[in-house]
Amino acid sequence: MIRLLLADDQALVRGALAALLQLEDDLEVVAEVARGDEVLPAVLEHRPDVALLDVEMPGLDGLSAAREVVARVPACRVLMVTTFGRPGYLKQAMEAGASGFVVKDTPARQLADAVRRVHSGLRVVDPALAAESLTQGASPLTERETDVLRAASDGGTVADIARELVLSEGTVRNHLSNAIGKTGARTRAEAVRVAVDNGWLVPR
Amino acid sequence: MIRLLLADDQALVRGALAALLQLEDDLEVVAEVARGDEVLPAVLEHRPDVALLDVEMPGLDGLSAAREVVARVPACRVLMVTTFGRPGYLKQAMEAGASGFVVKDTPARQLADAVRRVHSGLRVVDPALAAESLTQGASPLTERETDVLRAASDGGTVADIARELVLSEGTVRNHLSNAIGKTGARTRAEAVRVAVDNGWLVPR
DNA sequence: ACCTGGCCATGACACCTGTCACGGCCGGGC
DNA sequence: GCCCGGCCGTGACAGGTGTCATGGCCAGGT
Repeated sequence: MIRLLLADDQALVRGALAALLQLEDDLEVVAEVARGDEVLPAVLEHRPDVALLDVEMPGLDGLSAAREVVARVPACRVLMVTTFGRPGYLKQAMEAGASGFVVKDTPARQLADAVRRVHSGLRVVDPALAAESLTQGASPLTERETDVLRAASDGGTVADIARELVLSEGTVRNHLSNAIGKTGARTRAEAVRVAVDNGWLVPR
Repeated sequence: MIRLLLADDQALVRGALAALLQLEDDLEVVAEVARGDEVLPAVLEHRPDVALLDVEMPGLDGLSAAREVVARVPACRVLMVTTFGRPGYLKQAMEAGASGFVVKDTPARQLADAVRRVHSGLRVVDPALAAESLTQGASPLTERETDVLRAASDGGTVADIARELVLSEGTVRNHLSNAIGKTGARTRAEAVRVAVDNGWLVPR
């Protein structure tokens, strides 16, 4: 019997996934949580064999939650189940120690198989996404450029960003300019869009 | 036996919802589609009693798909099931002729109830969202302002927008300025964010 | 017929942005 | 040690952006 934990902020999806997985004879959902910061406590309490984590969650994003789980409870495998197939997410998830990565528009029946493979120690990765991730590679943005672009993503002015990150306005403009150049964009908004689409930037 | 159609672009979610609803004795999923433009053909072919539609779908958005179904197959009730609780979506959904509107983070067990209520001719609306929708009201943006803001949402420059909508650059700037004023924003990017959050703008 | 309000356009102006050149600081690798 | 590359800052400049005033056109309501 494989014990599962489900983490997804949408109660309907969470419940539906539970219903889907309960249909399998060898799977058992032992815990459900709605927030990223509830994952580790729930894992510690219920000791599941596999944790299915969404990337986008309130409180704490799924990637950070995965890191926590891998560090504190190595016996629990982590399978990321995400809405968006951003190439960068895959890389970050693997670096975080996740054992698998599936997109939410993969066929439903494959999920149970993925869970079993992960539980048996194998790694599960969406093939199409893996290919894209290899060609696409990692983020070209430096850490600071990412910070600045992230701060710019809610539409604030340069002065706002400078205040938020405690930087000079000139520096902010430079980082933005670099980010714009590296993303091939012509506007900061375009740069944000490109970075988010590639998974170099976690939205919000 | 209530016959259901499911429309959601994420196969995993779609399959999971199907599993969840099949558990009910009086519900039967007769069709599943992944795209908005597949909804009407499937409805015509399978004649479901209730259609569950996601708002965000490729091909055709859920609201337009709802309009199609209501116009062509009045016997089929429409229940919108969406990820985001944007107040504006509710209003648009009701104007499109939908019989219900539930958010994906409502408890899973309520979905079957909502389906039954809708099937019996009642209207189902998320209470919290209804309240917000009433206070929030409709979009303050004119049609043209919405168009321009929408065109601006992918980060293009004023010249790009003018070319795309075949307008003068000055006119574009005026519409943008108006939209910025009405949304209480200080940047076009901020205005886009506000408009999207309130459901005045359909993303992408 | 009149007025209102949305849409389109022009022109002008202050301000913000994106870019470039330049310099300084620091940690890591040959 | 030296050089490289990321990080931070300054200053300056062309061009884009947001705002305002002004005016014409047209549909709908009184």
